[in-house]
Amino acid sequence: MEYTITKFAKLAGVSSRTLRYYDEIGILKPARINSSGYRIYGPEQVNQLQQILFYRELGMELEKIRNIITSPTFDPAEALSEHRTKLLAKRTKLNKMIASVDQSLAAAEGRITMSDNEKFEAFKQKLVDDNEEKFGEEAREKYGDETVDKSNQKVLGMSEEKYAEVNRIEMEMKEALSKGMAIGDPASEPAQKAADLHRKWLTYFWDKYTKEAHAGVAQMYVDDERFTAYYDHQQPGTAEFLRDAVHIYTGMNS
Amino acid sequence: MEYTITKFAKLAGVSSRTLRYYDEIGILKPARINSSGYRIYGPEQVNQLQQILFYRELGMELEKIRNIITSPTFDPAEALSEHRTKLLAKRTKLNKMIASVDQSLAAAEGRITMSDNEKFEAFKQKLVDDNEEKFGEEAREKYGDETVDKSNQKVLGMSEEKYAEVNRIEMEMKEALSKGMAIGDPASEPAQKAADLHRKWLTYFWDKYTKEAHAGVAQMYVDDERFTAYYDHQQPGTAEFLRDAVHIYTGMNS
DNA sequence: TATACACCTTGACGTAACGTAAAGGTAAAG
DNA sequence: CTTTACCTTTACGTTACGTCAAGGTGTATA
Repeated sequence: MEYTITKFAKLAGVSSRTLRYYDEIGILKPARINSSGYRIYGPEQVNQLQQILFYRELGMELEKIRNIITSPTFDPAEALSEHRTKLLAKRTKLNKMIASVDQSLAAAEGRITMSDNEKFEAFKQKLVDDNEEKFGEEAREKYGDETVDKSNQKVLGMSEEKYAEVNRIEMEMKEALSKGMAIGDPASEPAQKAADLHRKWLTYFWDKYTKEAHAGVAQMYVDDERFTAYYDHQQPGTAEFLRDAVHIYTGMNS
Repeated sequence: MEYTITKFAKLAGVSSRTLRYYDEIGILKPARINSSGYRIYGPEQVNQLQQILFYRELGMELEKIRNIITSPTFDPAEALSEHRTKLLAKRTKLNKMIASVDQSLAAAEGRITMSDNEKFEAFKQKLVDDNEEKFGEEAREKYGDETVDKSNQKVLGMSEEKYAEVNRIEMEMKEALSKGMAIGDPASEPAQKAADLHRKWLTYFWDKYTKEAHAGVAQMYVDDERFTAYYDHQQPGTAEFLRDAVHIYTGMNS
């Protein structure tokens, strides 16, 4: 079972150049060199190449692959785990890029009016940034790429009238919320009305509504200080109160 | 408002080498060259560099950026949309890599017994492959990265006893299902028992159960011919019947 | 005014993992 | 013996710069 370089390459589905390169960088040496200087590969090389290709498939650099397969003290699991972290970071970066592309596509296609209302622009910018930078990673983990992508697109595609509606609803919600807080009971009618308005408000950004996600967001208002600060601006404890109201509203308080 | 190269670079947050390179490849020429051969940049260059950096942030190649910003006939929206497709493809590829890494990590950490039961291995392999290749992209879009990642890990971490349980439950489900089909009513007791067993079966793969997702999977059995073929193997119409039963079971049939 | 020091120039090598010639030796077939 | 197929090494091209190196320029200070 000995092969010259092209036979070996075809067997493994790589190019002969690749094999010469692997020889050059010392990651895969041929079994021997014959009298004419030809590289001769054997079954042992078949196995080793399989290994190399396996790690290569995972997007790992040849340098690291060499570490794994040559150094006996090297821990493959650790290397893999480290590699996994890298891949996750890449994915996060890609997600951000995609969100940005969606954003500028929306602008390019004229779905959003390029300014004339700066607040409006800033508002959308902020929403998308929030979506991505602040809790984009977590949200994508929990709700999925499509959900977050669509949410971004929905925001970016929003007209100024819609924007006005959103603003009105948010104001109504805050009003109901402060009434509820005056009563002090998140199960009270104004508090539940606030929770319902909050649901309405969310549907402007979300593609589909679920109680679980609603409750999750409400919890986040408490957990993430940036949101807490936003809601507690007028009155401390508002974020927490809203969360309680929403948890009752969604029935996720048990 | 004229700048020598380093001032301009600092203003824009790039290196002077970058600016020389951009000059070299003709993507951003200085406004003029002074008597000593120094590159002098003006406000026009500031704007153009902003543009370049914007597209660069999106991961676009400088060559394409040049096309966009120099050629007047070039459609930026089309280029962006094409770029978006590329990014999505990259993300899919990354997702697959991560799944593979998880898989081999499971093997490396000994969570799965390396062989001695070939069927078992093949079974897990198949499940993971299903998860990824068949509807991995869709599932990730719908349920999120974390959900699918965890599902894969759960399968790979499964012991042989668990595997036996899973198999038993699936058989029980199929039995109940055929009884239900004999009756012909997806609301009948055996059919509902099948739906319940199906839920149990799913929890072996899913990190968390929701009615919506359960109903979604059942629908997929009908929509995706590969699954339809699997369920209809014994008796045609089984996939559809199971879907109906699950939709009743989850209350998603209204 | 001499000099130190900051800033500019072009040229060129290095990076990762090969693809792609080019120039020349070898094996097998006709 | 020639053609053809296959092998060898050498070396440039790819992307977007980082990093010297060698040498010219501008300005503040001793």
